[in-house]
Amino acid sequence: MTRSATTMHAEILESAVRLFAAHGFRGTSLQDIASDAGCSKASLLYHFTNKDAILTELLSPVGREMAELEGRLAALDGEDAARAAVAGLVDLSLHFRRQVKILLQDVDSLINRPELPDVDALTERLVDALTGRSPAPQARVWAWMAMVGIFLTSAGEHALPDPELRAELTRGALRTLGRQTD
Amino acid sequence: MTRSATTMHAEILESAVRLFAAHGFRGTSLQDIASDAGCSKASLLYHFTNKDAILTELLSPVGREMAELEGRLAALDGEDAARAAVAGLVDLSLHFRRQVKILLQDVDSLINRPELPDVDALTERLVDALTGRSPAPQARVWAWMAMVGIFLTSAGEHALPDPELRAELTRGALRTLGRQTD
DNA sequence: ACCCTAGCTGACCGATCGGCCAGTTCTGAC
DNA sequence: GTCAGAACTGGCCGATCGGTCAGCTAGGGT
Repeated sequence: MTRSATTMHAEILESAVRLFAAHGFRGTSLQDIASDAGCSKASLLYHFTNKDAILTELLSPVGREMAELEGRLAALDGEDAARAAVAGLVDLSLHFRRQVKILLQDVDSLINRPELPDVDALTERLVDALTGRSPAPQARVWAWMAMVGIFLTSAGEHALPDPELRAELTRGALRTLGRQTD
Repeated sequence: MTRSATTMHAEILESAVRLFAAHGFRGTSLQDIASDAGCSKASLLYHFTNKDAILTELLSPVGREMAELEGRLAALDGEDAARAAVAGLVDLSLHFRRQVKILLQDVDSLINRPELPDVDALTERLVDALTGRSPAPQARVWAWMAMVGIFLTSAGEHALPDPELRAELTRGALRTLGRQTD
């Protein structure tokens, strides 16, 4: 079956973003994308110059929105800047949910390993403990966010020595959940 | 040079966790680890049965601590459970900072791409906007954590429809930063 | 009916990967 | 000094990767 160039182009991108988000860029082969899109690997490289070009095209709208956000922030300060920053981040993450997930690949594939306990069960137990008797969905969202936020913060670069960071992480996580920080 | 088995074993693990954290599991070859550890690739496979065994051994202490945390939580509830959960997560992330980072590989390599604006500069501008006139290091940690929390929450599974999620993300990010949620 | 071209493909290439194996070197016990 | 075994290595293998190429095919314009 021969489809129009623009149709095939779009279908390849759709397959690529889904597979990249699920298995990561390195974890997805051209053959995987081709099979998912229902064409041959050679046909992929007829529509895109190489594998990297697919990723480039997937990320370019993200880059555009990031650049716009930066421009918007440059013209603001104080409370306006803070609210614009939050709004910009929320919109970015909602508009490009799958693209963002590409950056976090391997989490799904690495997290279920025999040497780790049942991570899903532990997550559920942690969220239960963090939300207490409040089963409100937004409370659960923030319980999960506090969890991953703690992990990501510790993995990143920061200037706080460990004891202070430990205390600050604990304080902030409780504050995120709307609890007392005694 | 021939080293003792336990010494070589430890040096390989040290090289592996550093390289895995920097370039990811798939992005690190046995030759990379061998070069870093100062031995041949064949020597690696003398000390470890295969590449996966290296990762398994790296993650096993994480698994042990996760299992202990789960056991601890099972015996608590209410406010005690919440505080134990936060403390457990903080300790986990601080003790196994590099191991956690393995799960987040590709972030560094994917984040600096020509189609994206200068991500470091944008991050700095966002943190500035979120912390306002407070240059306190813990405020900057939480600004950054709120950012990545937003992204991770959007990338994960959740039950809230988009408009509610958008509002809740904005509210929670501001709360994390200790600001009014009007 | 003819043809030209966009769309597509199977077969193949070089590079790199994880892993294997025969054989060499080192070292401590005797 | 001898020697057995632990430690180590160069070279090789099959599989898989991204990418190339010559050629096939469908279909709209004339």
